[in-house]
Amino acid sequence: MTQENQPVIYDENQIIAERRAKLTEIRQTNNAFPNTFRRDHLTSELIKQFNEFSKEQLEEQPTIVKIAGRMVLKRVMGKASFATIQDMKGRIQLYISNDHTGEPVHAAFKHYDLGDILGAQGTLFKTKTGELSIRVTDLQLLTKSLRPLPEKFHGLADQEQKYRQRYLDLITNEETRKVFAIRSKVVQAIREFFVERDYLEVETPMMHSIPGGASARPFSTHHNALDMALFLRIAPELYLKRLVIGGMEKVFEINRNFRNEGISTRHNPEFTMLEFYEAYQDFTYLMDFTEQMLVHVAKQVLGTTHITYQGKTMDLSISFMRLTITQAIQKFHPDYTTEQLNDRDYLIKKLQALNTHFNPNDGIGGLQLSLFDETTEHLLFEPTFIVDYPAEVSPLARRNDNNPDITDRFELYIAGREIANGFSELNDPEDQAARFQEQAKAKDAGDSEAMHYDADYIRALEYGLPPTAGEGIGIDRLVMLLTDSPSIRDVILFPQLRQED
RNA sequence: GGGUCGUUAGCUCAGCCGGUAGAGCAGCGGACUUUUAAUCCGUUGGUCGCCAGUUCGAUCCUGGCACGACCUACCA
Repeated sequence: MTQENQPVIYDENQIIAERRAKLTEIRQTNNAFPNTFRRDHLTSELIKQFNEFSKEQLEEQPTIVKIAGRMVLKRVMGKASFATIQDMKGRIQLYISNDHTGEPVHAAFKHYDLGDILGAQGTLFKTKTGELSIRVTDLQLLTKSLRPLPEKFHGLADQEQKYRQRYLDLITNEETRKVFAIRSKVVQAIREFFVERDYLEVETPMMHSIPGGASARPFSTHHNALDMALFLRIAPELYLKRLVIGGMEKVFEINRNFRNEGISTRHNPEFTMLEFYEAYQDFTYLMDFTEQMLVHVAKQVLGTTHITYQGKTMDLSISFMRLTITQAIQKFHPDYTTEQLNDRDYLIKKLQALNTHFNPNDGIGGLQLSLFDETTEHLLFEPTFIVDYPAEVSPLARRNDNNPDITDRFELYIAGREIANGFSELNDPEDQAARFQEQAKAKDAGDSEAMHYDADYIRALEYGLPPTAGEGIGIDRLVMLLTDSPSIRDVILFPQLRQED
């Protein structure tokens, strides 16, 4: 904080210097930052309520209103002026004239700048073009804006600045405001969906002493008083299942996960995950449940299940396809024969030829998955559940009753991206202990994303986890889909960026 | 990590095949009592991302660096 009432001289441009001079002048006669003005209406509510009224109706029954907001447009014309005020709901036009405010108020207004926060009182009327406006009788500067806004017509174009100075993006870009309004509604609709179904919303730790629940590298930190290493969580899964063991048979959590990995248009180091668990259900139930939830969310938020994403359309209300990994590969690449896809040597040769990353020690299932990731995942535009994930890459999922090499697990792909991952939970503590041991071995062998052995979780399982189904849904990616956003940064208010300077 | 492109006034952008820069918006001054990105007249404002090199001379050419966007690879 700088000393009060001591204008600080910065090395800054002329526009800021002029605005600062205006502020200094205001300080000399008034409280420059008053907090006594109270509005009684929001702009778009006024328009909703009064736009249907005729010019004459408004004159016959004068309605006095008080609004406040940021001045985003200004048109001065001698003895009368217009200004457009923007608040959280929209915009409305002010008409300021010597006749109604007196000359001094209008004169002061002429020196107000775009970006200033104003409070206005006046009477609703319609201009000769029929625009609902406020004939101002009282006008107050509530907050002086010292920095000029981005160009009023083009707005903020620089992507970096949009992310770094999101407030400017929000002031100038209606689309951005809409995206985050939709994001809020998406989360709201999801909550409703779970609460209606008797789920309990919970919050589990963000700081884990053993990072678990996913295969990813964690951020690490240190607790001074306890002198212990802590990790920002990569997933809440193991804690949520402890709660199911504790008798919370239907739980969900919407919260942040942190993964110390690459940043891209689809990845932010912290991202929002919905995870939910329901006892006495399995993964097939989850697939139906997910379809219903997405339909609910789309209808609540967009009013339709027809989605356009990057120029292509889909309908979320149509039953989603369900394919095994090899079926999906063959659907898009019919030239692969079933024999080839079950031939280790063939798969390894093919993956090498594709120049892709894979683990040559994987079994058939792991190799098939690598081939799927490389050749098919990005082509799954229509919502598709991929099932039959190999046990070796699913250390927390229940084995299939007929084939112990695969698990009762699915991933949901929409628009070429993984949106959800769900499975029947592994509730056999001895099998879980063995899987952790395998993971620990892989970790020792250099796999930085392999899971740790979590003895407390095994102890919890030994008390008995009821048969349970659980799923995670990437909220950011879902919002990308529902807002037609090409980058995850467009749906996160303050995405991770490199440090400035 | 690799590739492509970018960085010029507060903002949106031109421009210069090497002679140190322009427009619109915003600002300032003036005209204008129903404008709609108001209009009209005048006007202020720039270390052309940073550092080297080549050159008589670099915003422009070369090299390096920084930052960013997009694509690509790994992770959701």
